[in-house]
Amino acid sequence: MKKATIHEIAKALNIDSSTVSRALNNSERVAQKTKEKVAKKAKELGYRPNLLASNLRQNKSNTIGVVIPRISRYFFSTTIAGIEEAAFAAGFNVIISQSLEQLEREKKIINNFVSNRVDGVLISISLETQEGTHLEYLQKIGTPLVFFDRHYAGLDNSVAILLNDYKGAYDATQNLINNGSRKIAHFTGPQIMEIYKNRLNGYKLALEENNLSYDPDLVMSSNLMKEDGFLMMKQLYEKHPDIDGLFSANDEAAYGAIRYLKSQVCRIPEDIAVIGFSNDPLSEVIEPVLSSIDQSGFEMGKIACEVLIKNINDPDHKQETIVLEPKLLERESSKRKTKMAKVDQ
Amino acid sequence: MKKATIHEIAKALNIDSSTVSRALNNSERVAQKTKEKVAKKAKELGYRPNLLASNLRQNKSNTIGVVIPRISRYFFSTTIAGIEEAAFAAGFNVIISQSLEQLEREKKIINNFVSNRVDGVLISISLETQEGTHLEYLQKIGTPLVFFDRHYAGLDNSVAILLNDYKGAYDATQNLINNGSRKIAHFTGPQIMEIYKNRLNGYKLALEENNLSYDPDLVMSSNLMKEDGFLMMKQLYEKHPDIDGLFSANDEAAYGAIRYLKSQVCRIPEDIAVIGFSNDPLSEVIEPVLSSIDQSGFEMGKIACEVLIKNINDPDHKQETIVLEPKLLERESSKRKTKMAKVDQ
DNA sequence: AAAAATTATACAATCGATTGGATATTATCG
DNA sequence: CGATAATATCCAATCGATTGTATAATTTTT
Repeated sequence: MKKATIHEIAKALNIDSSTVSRALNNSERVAQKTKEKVAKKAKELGYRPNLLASNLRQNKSNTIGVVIPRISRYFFSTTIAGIEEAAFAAGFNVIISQSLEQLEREKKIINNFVSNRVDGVLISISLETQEGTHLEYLQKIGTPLVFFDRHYAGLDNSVAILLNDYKGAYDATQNLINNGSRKIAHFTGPQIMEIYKNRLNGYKLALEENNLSYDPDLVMSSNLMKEDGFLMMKQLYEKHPDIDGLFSANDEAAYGAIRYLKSQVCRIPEDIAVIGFSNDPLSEVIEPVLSSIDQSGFEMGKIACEVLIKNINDPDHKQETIVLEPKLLERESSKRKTKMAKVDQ
Repeated sequence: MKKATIHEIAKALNIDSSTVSRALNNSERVAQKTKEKVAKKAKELGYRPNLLASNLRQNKSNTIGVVIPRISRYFFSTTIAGIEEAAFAAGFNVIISQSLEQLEREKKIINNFVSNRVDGVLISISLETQEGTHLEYLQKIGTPLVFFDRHYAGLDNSVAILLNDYKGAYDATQNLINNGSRKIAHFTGPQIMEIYKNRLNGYKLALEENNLSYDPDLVMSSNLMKEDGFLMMKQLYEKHPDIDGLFSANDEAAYGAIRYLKSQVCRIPEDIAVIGFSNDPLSEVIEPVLSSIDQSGFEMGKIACEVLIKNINDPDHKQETIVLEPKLLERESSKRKTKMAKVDQ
C-alpha cells in the first residue's frame, strides 16, 4: 500500500492540489465546504502529509539536533528528558547523537545535522573540544546554537545555559567548613573543562574567605570515575591522614573515596566529612547518604530547548547566557551533630 | 550566507546539474577529471548536500524512529546507546521520543514518525499499550518495526528482541534456594506486562522444581518504585516474619525492601536473602551489594537496531524474534557463607 | 576516413508539498 | 441588470536533488 498524496485527493475531488493543500492547512482562501470535503477524502484515502516534501519547500525541518557526550550518563539523560518535553510541546522533533567525548565524532555529527537542515542545535561539548571551527560554521550559516552545561568559551555571541559551578563549589566547601572541617581536599576533573575550573575556584574562594590556606597538595585531578576516587583517596589519606573534609567535583568519585575510607578505620562524617556534586541517584543510596549539589538536568535541558526555539522562531532575538543557581543538599556524609565540632581542636 | 546547491556548482563550471549530482555521488558515468573539478568547486562554495531534497526524491529518510517509555531510566538510556552505535555505524539518524508510559503519546509519536517517513521504528511499548492499531498501521504501510524489551503480543509477524525473563527469574529464585532460602517472597509489576508475567512464572517454576509450595500471599504487585518496595516489605514482614528470601522483579523495589529490613533487626543475607532484577547501577552501591540479573541494555539495543536495519535494506528478510539469555550476578545480598544454611533448620 | 562502439554530458521529468498571482465564481450594490 | 467587490479556485513555478533517456564527444575498429 503506497501512501496517498494531495494530488490524489485533488483528482478524486476534481479540484486542484493547491486547494487541497490550503484546505488541509486551514487557509482562509478556501471555502468551509471544500475543507470538509477534503478532510473527509483525506481520511478515506489514509492520507499522511509527507513532511519531507513540506520541509524541503519551506526550507526547514522542524527538527532540533542534540549533541551530548554520552546518553547513559544520568545527568545527560535527564537533560534530554527536559529537551524532549520542550520540543514535543512546540512540535519539534529531536535528533540525538553522542560524541562519546570525541571531537572527530562531534564534527561528523554537526556536519550531518547541517546536511539534514536541522533548525537548531543544542550541544554539550566533548572533553576533546578545544577548537571550534565546526561551531563557528554553524554560526556562519545562521543555524541557531545553544550550549548547555559544557560550553565552548572561544565563540563570540554564543548562548549557553549553565550551572553556577563556582557558587555550587563554594557552597559545598562552605558546608564542610560549617561542619567543622579545616583541612579539606578536593577532587577535580580535566582542567580544560570550564566546569571543573570553576568548581576548583569556588573551592578556593571558600577557603580564602574562611582564612584557610590553599594547599595544592590536597587537590587531585582525574577523570572522576569510581576507581579514580578510590585511588586518589588512598594516595591522599596515606600522605595526609589528618584531612577532615573532601569536596569531590562529582558524586562518582566521592563514592569511590567513601569506599576506600570505609575500608580503613575512618568514620564519615565524624573523621572526614564528604560532599559530592551533581546529585546523582546513587548519592541517595550510598551509606552514609551523600551530601551533594543538585544540578537539575531536566530544568537545564528544558530551558536550553526553549531558548533555542525562541531563537529559531525569531532570528533577531538576542538571548543572554543563563546561569542556573545550584542547590545544596546537606545529607549524612557531611552533617556533623555538633556544628563546628573541630573548631576548638 | 545561503547554502550552495548543485545548480550553482553546475553554473560555475558550465556543466549540467545532473552531472554534478553524479560526480558527487561518484558515479561511473562521469569522467574522473570532472569529478575532481566538481569536488574542488563544491568545497570552494561550501556546498552541503540537502538531504531533505535527496530523501524526498529517494523516498526514504535515512532515519530510524525510536519510542521508549522514559529516557532517564537507566536501562533505556543504555539501550539507546546501543541503538545509536548500530545506527551511526550504518549511517542512519535516530529520532527519539518518549511515550512517558502514555498510549496517547505513543500514538502521536508513531503518527509523527510516519509523516516524517522514518525508514523503520524501534519500540518498547508503554504500560498503557493494550491495543495496537497504531502498530498494525505501521505494518500495513510497510514500515519495518522491531520491538525491544517490551513487546505487544497481539501483532502477527512481529519481530522482537527480548530478554528471557522466565529464565532470569528462574535463575534468581534458584539462587536464593541454593543459598538456603525456603520461604521466598516475590515483588512483581503490573500483570498486563509480559515481562512481569514471565518473571512471576519463572519464580513459580523454580519453587515447583524444588518442591516448595507456591503461596500467593507472598507475591506482591506494585509499580516497583523504591517506596513501593519499602511498603510492600513492611506489610510482608509484619505478616510473615519468617520469610527468608526475596526475589524482586526490579532493583529499585529491592532497594526499598532492603532499606526497610535494615531499619528492623534483620540481617541480609543471613536472615533474608535478597535478589533483584536488571542490574541497575545502584545495585553495586547498595549495602549489601545487591545480587541481580543482568539485562544488557546496550546489547539489546544494538541487536534490535541491527535487525531493523536488515529489515529496512531487505524487506523480504524474515527475522525471527531473538531471546537474549540473562546473566545471574550473585553478590552479597544473596550469598550465604554456608550454602544450604537453612536446609537443616 | 568513415562507421561503430564507447564514454561523457545534457535534457527533462520527478519526488510531494507550498505559494504568489491569475482567473473564475458568487455576492453586493447602485 | 450590469458593474464592482469579495470570495473561491486554478495555474505554474519552486524547493534541491535524482535518474532514465537522448545527444554529443571521444575512442576504437575496419
